[in-house]
Amino acid sequence: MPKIGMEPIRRKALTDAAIEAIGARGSMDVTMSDIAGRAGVSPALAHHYFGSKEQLITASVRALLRDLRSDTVAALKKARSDRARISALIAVSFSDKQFSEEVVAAWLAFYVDAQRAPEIRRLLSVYARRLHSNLMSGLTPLAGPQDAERIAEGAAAMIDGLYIRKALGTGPARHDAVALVEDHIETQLLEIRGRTV
Amino acid sequence: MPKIGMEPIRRKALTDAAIEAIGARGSMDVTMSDIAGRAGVSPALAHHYFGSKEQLITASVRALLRDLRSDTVAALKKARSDRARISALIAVSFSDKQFSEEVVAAWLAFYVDAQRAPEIRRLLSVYARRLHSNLMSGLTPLAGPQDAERIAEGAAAMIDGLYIRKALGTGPARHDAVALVEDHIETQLLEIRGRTV
DNA sequence: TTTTTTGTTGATTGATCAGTCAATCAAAAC
DNA sequence: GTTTTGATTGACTGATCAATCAACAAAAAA
Repeated sequence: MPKIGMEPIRRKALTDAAIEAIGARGSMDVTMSDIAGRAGVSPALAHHYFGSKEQLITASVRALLRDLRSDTVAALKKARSDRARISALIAVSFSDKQFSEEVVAAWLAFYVDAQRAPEIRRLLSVYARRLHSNLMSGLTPLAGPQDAERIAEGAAAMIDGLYIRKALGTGPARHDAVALVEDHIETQLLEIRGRTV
Repeated sequence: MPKIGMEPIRRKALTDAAIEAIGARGSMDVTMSDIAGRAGVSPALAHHYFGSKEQLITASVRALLRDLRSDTVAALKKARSDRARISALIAVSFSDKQFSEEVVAAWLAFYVDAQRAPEIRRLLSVYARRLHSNLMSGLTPLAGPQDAERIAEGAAAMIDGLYIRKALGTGPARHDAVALVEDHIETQLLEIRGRTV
């Protein structure tokens, strides 16, 4: 019973299913059948809409980034100070949605896939730069450009590292992860203020 | 010209080749042919000695960890104070050998594979615990158990994060990576001393 | 009503690869 | 000198999977 206007619905179902499948397996070795099955369609339809597995994967990465971006924008909008904006960035990174087993596993798989697929590498680099720039915009007024740079680099690396550890199952819980990054930033800011005064 | 006593030589050549191949591709999708070719033998011989691809991969992870461990032990032996031992751990993590493109890419690929293979997950967890415990043994005398725990968690996460960023090509250079982790630890220690005094 | 467009799939193809096996060759042991 | 043992491979098998294609069904357009 083909109704018209299915394309956007199928596309979304398929990218969602791809993230779900990759997150569940924890790696890219999921089949088109697997993904299509989760989306409730045949593998042939996935090829029909995306042309190739590669393009479906790329679209899925884009979807994941779009989702993170929209969460980030929403959180930043509510924050009323530079310091609050920094905390908002951290909170989003470790929100229940973004820091779930499934999403974290998918991220890690995409990082590995980036080694092979330039477009995915590009997309992930954009995310890294955006996080960095968001952190900088909160930190620069508080610490000056040089120190802000250093603190932001450290915080961003720490966030990524906590993601890896989450994926491996050896990391701290959500709440402690937030505390570690907050503490890093707070201690750095304290030390700068101490130095200045 | 079959000479006897080839087994250990072939095993090493094959695990080395596996790390090399996985590091070069940046993911686990390397074939037995690929690996065997780099080791200068036929794929059949790789199966002869390791039984399966899975076991060859596991042996390769073990080899990588053994190598890191031996570098770590050597570096720790030279360090003459708790503080120096901490710096030694950081220096090893970012040494030219361990922080090379190839080795970092292999690590990342193994992290993903750990999602699927319990034995690899176990091996990587051992590494994580060992790094943590090594950091703790240097930090506890300087900061007390509670603060040491927090500082070690943060430093370990930061190191892992810097590895990811190296793999993606967006990270800081070797020298700056060391500086970031050293700075994190030093600032934390400073703040504690300030608090105590 | 006929034609076109959109949605959809089953069946098939072609490539890739892990794993197997029988056979070969040379050294070592008897 | 005959036999055993370890090293080694080419050729093959079976499974998996991305991708293709021809076909069909229903809605929309003509």
